[in-house]
Amino acid sequence: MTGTRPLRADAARNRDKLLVAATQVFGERGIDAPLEEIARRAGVSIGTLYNHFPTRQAFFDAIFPERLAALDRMAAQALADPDPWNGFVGFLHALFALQAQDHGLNDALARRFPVTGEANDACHSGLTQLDRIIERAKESGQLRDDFEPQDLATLVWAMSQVIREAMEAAPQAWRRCLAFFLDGLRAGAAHPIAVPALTTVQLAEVTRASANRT
Amino acid sequence: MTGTRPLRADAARNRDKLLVAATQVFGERGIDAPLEEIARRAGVSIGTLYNHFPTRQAFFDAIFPERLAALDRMAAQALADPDPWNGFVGFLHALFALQAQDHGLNDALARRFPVTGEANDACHSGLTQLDRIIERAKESGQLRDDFEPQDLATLVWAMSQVIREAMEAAPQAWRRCLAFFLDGLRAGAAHPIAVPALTTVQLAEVTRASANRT
DNA sequence: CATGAAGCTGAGGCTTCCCTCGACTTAGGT
DNA sequence: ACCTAAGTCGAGGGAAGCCTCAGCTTCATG
Repeated sequence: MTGTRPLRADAARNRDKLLVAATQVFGERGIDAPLEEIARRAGVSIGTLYNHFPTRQAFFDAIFPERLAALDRMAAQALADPDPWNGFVGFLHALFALQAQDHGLNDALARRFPVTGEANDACHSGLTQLDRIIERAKESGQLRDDFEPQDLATLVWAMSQVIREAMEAAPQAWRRCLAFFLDGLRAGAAHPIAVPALTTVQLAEVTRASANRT
Repeated sequence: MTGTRPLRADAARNRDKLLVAATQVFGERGIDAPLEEIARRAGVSIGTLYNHFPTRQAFFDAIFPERLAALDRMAAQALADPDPWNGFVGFLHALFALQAQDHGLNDALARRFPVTGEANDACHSGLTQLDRIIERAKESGQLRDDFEPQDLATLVWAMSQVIREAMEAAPQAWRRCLAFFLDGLRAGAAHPIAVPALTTVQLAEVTRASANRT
């Protein structure tokens, strides 16, 4: 399986240049940035780009896992916090700060949260821990009881748009929006909600629909 | 100024067919739907489409004002409610329900809120009343004091993405997300927020940037 | 340093959408 | 009935992206 020959030196160099360029370009222009711009910025022809990364998804698989691995660390940190609410809030701040730094990641999470493909593996343990973070915050009586892990998906969608719109003119705006939202998540603030959380099936459907739209 | 000759009968008919088709197509496929699809669905050539509506914006100017005029009515209703909080919440529900019915309107508000162009006039009084709705809810001690009218813009951005993503699989999902948010807007739930609201200048910048992106 | 495999190149075909313009058709007045 | 201004048509040129492939360059191994 892993019987792939090692890359020739120049090819390895080009691959690296492409990854650097792709990270920049997706970061600046979002997930739909033209591949030709990546090739141009890497100083490489479009053909070479396709040699190394036959599809757009191939780039994502090479770039995002590294980014998302940070979520694992953030999740661990959150669980280590003696104050479960603090941990929960800290995790969310870290997550959205990550999105705010990178148009591409922001797009990716907006459209494909929960994450699919290679990237899934990268942050899988982070997301599993997430359930625990939420559970812990509920048990401590700080997070409202009717908040479900699936509700985090809608929060990610919501914040992604605030981040996208305000990124240039007011890069901190999302923090204020999140603060309002978080105040609504405190146990003390809770009022009954008629609409149930998304089922995991619905969530999967949304993700699939979103991916097709791409 | 209004010295434009009345349209010939067949031309008027075509214009109507185009408006009907445009309303449908933008509603289903969003604000970036291909104009050629509109022409096709109207049973009219692309040339005729451009005769009547030389730009995409011309369609918006013809379609959205009518829609947004509903906001006026909604705002009046909100102000008439004896319970200011109820009025405020009712207005928001009506606004987002409107967005949830129409991909095009949802896109338009997500990218250009506050609204620009002709559409501005249509809902101008609605938006002026909005300040009053917020003011009233604050005075009654139900809406938290630090909520500013500009914060509504970020809420619209946020909800627009939730609506867009979940529209097919869970058309009601936005209601749950909004409920969490609203619980955070109640005076009793308020915790101090470090980040100030957007200035009106920033808001204008965002809108301009968004429009350029189109 | 010769040679074959590995890799690079970019012109060009394809698609989708935009928008224009000259040739045609028709409504509606006389 | 006829005429003409008003309106319609759709081929086609243009831009932006995607992706391929035949021919060329370069690495690295003996």
